[in-house]
Amino acid sequence: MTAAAEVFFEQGYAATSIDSIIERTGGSKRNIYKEFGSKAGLFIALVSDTADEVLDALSDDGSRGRDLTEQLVGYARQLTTVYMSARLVGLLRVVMAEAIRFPDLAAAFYERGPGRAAARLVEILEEAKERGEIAQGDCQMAADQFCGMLRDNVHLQVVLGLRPALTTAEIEASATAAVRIFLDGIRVDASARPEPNDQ
Amino acid sequence: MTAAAEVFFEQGYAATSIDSIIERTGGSKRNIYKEFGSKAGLFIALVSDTADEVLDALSDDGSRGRDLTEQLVGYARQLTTVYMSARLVGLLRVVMAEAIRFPDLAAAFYERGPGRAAARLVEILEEAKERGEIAQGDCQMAADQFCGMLRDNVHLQVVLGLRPALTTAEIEASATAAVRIFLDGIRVDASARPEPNDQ
DNA sequence: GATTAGTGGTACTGACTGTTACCGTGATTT
DNA sequence: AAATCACGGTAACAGTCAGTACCACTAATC
Repeated sequence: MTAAAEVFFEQGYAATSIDSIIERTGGSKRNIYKEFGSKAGLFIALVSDTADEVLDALSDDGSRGRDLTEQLVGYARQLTTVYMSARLVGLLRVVMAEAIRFPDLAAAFYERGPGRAAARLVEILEEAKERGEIAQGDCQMAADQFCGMLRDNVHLQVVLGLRPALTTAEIEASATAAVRIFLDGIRVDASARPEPNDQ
Repeated sequence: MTAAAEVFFEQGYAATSIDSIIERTGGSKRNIYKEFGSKAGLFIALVSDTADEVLDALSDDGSRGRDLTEQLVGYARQLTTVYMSARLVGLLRVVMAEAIRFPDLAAAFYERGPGRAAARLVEILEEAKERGEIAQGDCQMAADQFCGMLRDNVHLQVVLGLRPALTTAEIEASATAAVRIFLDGIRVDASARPEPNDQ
């Protein structure tokens, strides 16, 4: 149940008691232990399920656009939306916190989530590179850094609970700005400055 | 003592017992409670001290370079070095995990750390904008996203314990690549493609 | 040398928690 | 209708832990 996962996400693994989960979800200890075996098993199952559910939304899309800009904006829009969702914020918090105690969980989370998303982006970039649209260079590193742009300081503030998640309009603005920088940079080349583009 | 902070960073707040801290640091409960009052007080003091210590290294530098590229590379190099340090990785983990329980700590961490670093970067960008070197646009957003590039997927893997921290050489490569993308983008402009630059 | 202050260590208490066992109830099956 | 099963709720057990109190020792002060 997703409600059980919320308790772990809010309070953390160690601070969450089985009783507090039952308070929120109903059911009995008997069946929790029958199905999951232990608190750790319950935690792993809940995190894995949530991760599957949330992260599968990452690997659907991104390539629907016609040209590279549209592809990347679509990709950034979707990735940012997922990163801003309450589910993923909680997941990120708890997986980071318990990465040492549950290394397998951390690895599974990364591979199914950010890793797979970056791999998809690498494909997009490799194709663009073959078409000659982007410069030669390390596509993996560029993809990783682009993903980082989407987990920017604003996202960090959301994860730290310092500000509410971005609205769709804000996500759109952030995604287009990120793609713009990623593709063209912010520098005004002195040799080719046709007009100051302010959009 | 920095050793006490390590215990919190490794195990998390709830999973760390006062006894386990004393095991590592020596001393007695008596004096811990005399000085810090409670476990939460100890935690806040340790995290605050560590944050001050580590994050002050963020706001020193960055503007030593002569031109914008050098400034940004220096900034990125230093920020990435700090972000990759074991101290900051542990700090990040525990602050994220306990952001709900200790919101003041999360706010203080952000403002003294990523917030201040981004503010410094905004200054650099605003100056460059006045000089006409970079395009008109939201410098705050650009700075936030640039900081995100430095907390890229590789950094996430480090935080999740999936790979060791970057070496200085790798940091250098990552920093220069990030600045290159940030300033000029990865696109090869079809109208001005003198030669494919592969470096 | 005696006294006092401060420290490390240990024991204790009360509360909490993971885990197991037990009891009562309602539904399903034969 | 009887019996079996599945489930929720409660209790019990064992271990841990925050926080307090106490004891022994050392060092400094008078």
